[in-house]
Amino acid sequence: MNIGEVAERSGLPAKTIRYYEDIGLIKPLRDANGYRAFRESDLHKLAFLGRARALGFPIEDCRTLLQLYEDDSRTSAEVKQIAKAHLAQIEQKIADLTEMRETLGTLVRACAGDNRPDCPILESLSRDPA
Amino acid sequence: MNIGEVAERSGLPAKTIRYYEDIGLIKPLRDANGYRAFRESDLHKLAFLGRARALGFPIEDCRTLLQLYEDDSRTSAEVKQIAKAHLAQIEQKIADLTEMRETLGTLVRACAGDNRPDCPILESLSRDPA
DNA sequence: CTTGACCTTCCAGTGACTGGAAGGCCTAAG
DNA sequence: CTTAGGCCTTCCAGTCACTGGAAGGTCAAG
Repeated sequence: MNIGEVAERSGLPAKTIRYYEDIGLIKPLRDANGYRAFRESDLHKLAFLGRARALGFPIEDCRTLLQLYEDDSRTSAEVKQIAKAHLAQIEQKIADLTEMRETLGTLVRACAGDNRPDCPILESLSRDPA
Repeated sequence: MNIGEVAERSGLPAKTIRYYEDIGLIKPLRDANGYRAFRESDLHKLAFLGRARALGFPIEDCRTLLQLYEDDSRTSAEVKQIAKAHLAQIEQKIADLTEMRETLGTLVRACAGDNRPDCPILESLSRDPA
């Protein structure tokens, strides 16, 4: 398989696949002409990585998860620990964003949005909170 | 005021303040010795920027908001439009993260987290969704 | 005079790609 | 045989908003 087909079948851009090879996540073979020659196992790994990335795991977590996946002597505790830590990060981000949404939503609702200069949004940004 | 005091009073790291000067958000004066000499107005702008950044506005939005703040002929509609667009981004991010949380939460709860290798998390990442 | 806390600039790195240039390879049509 | 196009290759630079660190200048106190 050439990179175009793998990109199509994995849903990842060719650029991303090359990047994943660069950082050692996959090691496709090479044809005589220098083209990458992907095996089904490479495709499977890329799909795995795509799904892990879609769940927001950072690349280094993805690397570890892939290693665990290929390690028969893994324990589910190792996997769960990574996932739990990542879940906590997600929850923290949601909390931060939710607070931003509330503050900003309040300000947006308070702003007339007309052609006058008075604006609660700018007032809030410029006010001294002390 | 030197940068240390401004950092303290604005809550922004000195590095960040230098960076903001680099990209033209502030233009502090200079003392004879080359040290930056901040006016109260610089401090005020930095505090404004800090609050805008805390609401998640990208730097270019912050630049625009600061310009609008200083422009007496602005309209609140201009400000509101920026804020609304950013709010939509925040809401999109929350939606994405919430979906990740649900999927990942389900997987984490399904995983025994013991010393056996069987793991629903890895199974989910490796399964062909077709 | 020295110490230590400031301040300066400049360079490099972060994370995870993404865009683009310059050039090689392969297939099919004219 | 040539040419066109659509692949593929590598390498470099840019994204975003900082952040760390090195190398060196300045200033106030002891």
